Formats: sequence, C-alpha cells, structure tokens
Amino acid sequence: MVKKKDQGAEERILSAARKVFTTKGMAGARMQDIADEAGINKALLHYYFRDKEKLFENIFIVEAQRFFPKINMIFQSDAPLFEKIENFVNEYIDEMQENPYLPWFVMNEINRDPDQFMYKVWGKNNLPKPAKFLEQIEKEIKNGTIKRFNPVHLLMNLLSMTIFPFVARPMMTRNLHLSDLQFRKIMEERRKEIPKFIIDSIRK
Amino acid sequence: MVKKKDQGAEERILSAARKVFTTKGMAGARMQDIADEAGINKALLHYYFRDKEKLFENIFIVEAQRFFPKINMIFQSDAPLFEKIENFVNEYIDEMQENPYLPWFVMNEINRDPDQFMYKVWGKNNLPKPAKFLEQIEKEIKNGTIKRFNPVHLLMNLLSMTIFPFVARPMMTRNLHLSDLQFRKIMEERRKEIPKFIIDSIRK
DNA sequence: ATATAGTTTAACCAAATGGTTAACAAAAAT
DNA sequence: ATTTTTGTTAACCATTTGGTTAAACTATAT
Repeated sequence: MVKKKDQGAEERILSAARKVFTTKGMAGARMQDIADEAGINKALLHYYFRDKEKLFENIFIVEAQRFFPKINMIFQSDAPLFEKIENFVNEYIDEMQENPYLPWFVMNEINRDPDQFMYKVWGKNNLPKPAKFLEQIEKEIKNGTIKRFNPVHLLMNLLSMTIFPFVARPMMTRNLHLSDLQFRKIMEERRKEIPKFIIDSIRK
Repeated sequence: MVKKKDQGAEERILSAARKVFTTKGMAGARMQDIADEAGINKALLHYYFRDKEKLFENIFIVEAQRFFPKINMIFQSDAPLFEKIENFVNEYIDEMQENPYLPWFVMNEINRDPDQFMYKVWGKNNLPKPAKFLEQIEKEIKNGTIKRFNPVHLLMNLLSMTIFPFVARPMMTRNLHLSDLQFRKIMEERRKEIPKFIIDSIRK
C-alpha cells in the first residue's frame, strides 16, 4: 500500500492499475490489489471506473489506439527505406521509454484473443498493412542497393530487435544485471545501433 | 470439447492444459476449460494431477528445466563466436518448432515473478551467465575480426531475432497473413537467415 | 461369477473475487 | 448556516472457481 496524498484518487488508481495489470495480466489482477496499491478502498475503484473491464480499457486500449496508427503511418509513408527504419525505431523507443508497460500488455492481449484485440485497436477497416514496406524492400533489392533475401525476414528482424528488449525487460535486466537507468541508457543507444546494425547487414 | 478417444486421458489432459495455459495464462486458465478441452470431467484432472499448480508445473517447469540449461551450455562452450551464434539459433528454433508454447509461457512467468521463476528453473546456483559470451565478443573486437560496439547489443539482437517471432506469433501470422505451415517454413529459413544477417553486419 | 484395483462421473463445498449498498465525511453551492 | 453534491468506507452479496466426496463403471485377476 503506497499512499501518495499529493495525487488525486483517480490518478492514483490509474497508476496502481497500470502496475498491477502489467505484472499480473488482466486475469491475474485483483481489484483488491489495485485498491491496496492505490491506498484506497475497493469500492472507490467502482466509483471511478464502473468495473474491471472499464478500468482496463481506460488504461490500455486508449493508449494502444493512439500509438499503433502512428506506427502504421511510418510504414506507409513515402520515406526512403533506411530513413523509414530509423523513424520506426525512434518512434517505438520514444513510446516504450515513456510507456514501458505497453508492449507486454499488447502481447498479452493479442495472445489471449487476437481478433478481438485487433478489432478494438484498429476497428473494422483500418488494419495494419505491412505490404507497402515489403514492396519497398523488394524494390530496393531490384535496384541493387541491398542484398537479395525474403523481405519478411527484414521486417521480422526490425520488429524483433526493437520490441523484444522491452517485452523481455525483466529477463534482460535480471540476467545482465542492469539497473533501470542502465537499461534506459542501453535502449537509447539502440536508437542508432539497430538501424546501423540492419543497414550494415543488408547494404550491398 | 474435442474428444480424442485414441489418446489416453492423461495425455489428453496434458495437451489440453498446454493449450489453455498458453492462451489464457496460468491465472486466466480455468480448470473447467481444460476439462472441457480434454473432453473429461473436472474431477479427473485432480485425479491425475493433484491441483492446478502441479498440472502447470508438470507441463512447463519440467520442460523449461530441460531446455534452458542446454542453451546455457551453448553460450558457455568454447566454440568460436560465429559458430556459437549458429548453434544458439538452431537449438532454439529446434525447440520452438516442437514446443511453440514454451516462449510465451516463459515470458509470462518471468514477468509475473522473476525471482521465483528463475529459482524454479535454475535452482539456487546454476544461473545463466552471459558473461563468457560477452567477453568473447570483446575479444573478437580486439582481434579486429568484427566491428567495435557494445557487446550487449549483439546479445540482445541475437535473442530478439530468434525468440521474438515465436513470442509474437499470433501478431506475425495475423498481420502477414501466414498459415501455420508458412510460419513454420519461414522459421526454418531463419536458421540460416539470422546468423547470416548478424555476421554480415558485424564482420569487418 | 466375484472380488479388486483403477478410472470416471455428478453433486457438493469452501474460499476467493467482482461488484453493490447504505451510511458517513468533506467540500461546494445555496 | 444549511442543503446538496462529491468522495470514501465497512459490511455485505452473488458468482465463480479450485478442489472434494462418494458413488458408479470398467477391466482384470481369482
């Protein structure tokens, strides 16, 4: 129970819920835990957020709806390939540094019910379309600026190297003995390291 | 409810539990769901596996205890750097192809309670030690065979590219419109693609 | 045939958990 | 000063859920 009188109850609830939902998952999270963590009575949760589902959506769905379309726009922009890679990495790391719980939550929800999650975040039509990015890679291969390979691997590698360290953060920090600050610093380094790593690899 | 009379009850329970635990997580999994999925009565679960915890451990902890030390040995072996990278990728993909639930489960458990999970899998002493691998990278940098960079990034990149596609499988298959077979095939490609991608990038 | 051990089920129980209620306190409006 | 609205709590309720029990069914040995 962490009392922080300076913040209002609503804010404290949100921050507590974020913490509990993130570590325990939607199913594992207990309303009582969230109340304790926020230093308030359980009934007050229902006063501010009608029920567990609403509280959950208020935290994550809203943020996911804001964030994902941004990423999608990067992939669909007309920027050159190498620049696009840089933009993606930067935008993603920006978000993860401020919102470290998001990636884990997203993975969790996608895994639980892919269709429902996709629908909630993207709506019926506005689905993520990696096609343009893949075509762009193929074009660069034909132009002879990069090596020949299945474009899907490049996309997977880009996503993996950017997202995974945040998803696997507890494992990373534990096994590499990293403090929060050190982890943060390394992720900052990756803004340049990942594009460099990729471009060094594929450039002819 | 999927009845498969050919298998014995115990086997059906294990396979059902694997499926339910994987998609719902330990907390989200319902004993009733598992029973339904296995096409048997709930009480029979407790007949074969005393309780939920035991059932859970019987599936995953046992497999994790078998798998992780194997990976650890690769990192600590005396093989040359590039060969070690190949070995890791191959061993990991071997495992994931046969055991697609494992990576998600592991991430989930680590996230829930890092210390307890680490203890259960590795015991008190035998912790994973990436130090040797990192030192090996530094040595190669000094030898001038590979470029200069923070070795942690190479380790992160290797882990990310190998593990993430399996962790994020539902997202990958959905957004890239991949069938199970296609996914499997792409993962097979990655046995060669990942080491190639890395070596192309870091070799001087 | 009958006893025995192993397997499976329906019905039940206790604890945990999400959610409600009614009363109380503090702040704002009158 | 008094009423009204907003914020907060303890006690309670209904449902879900993990787990138990006792009975029934099946196969195998005697």
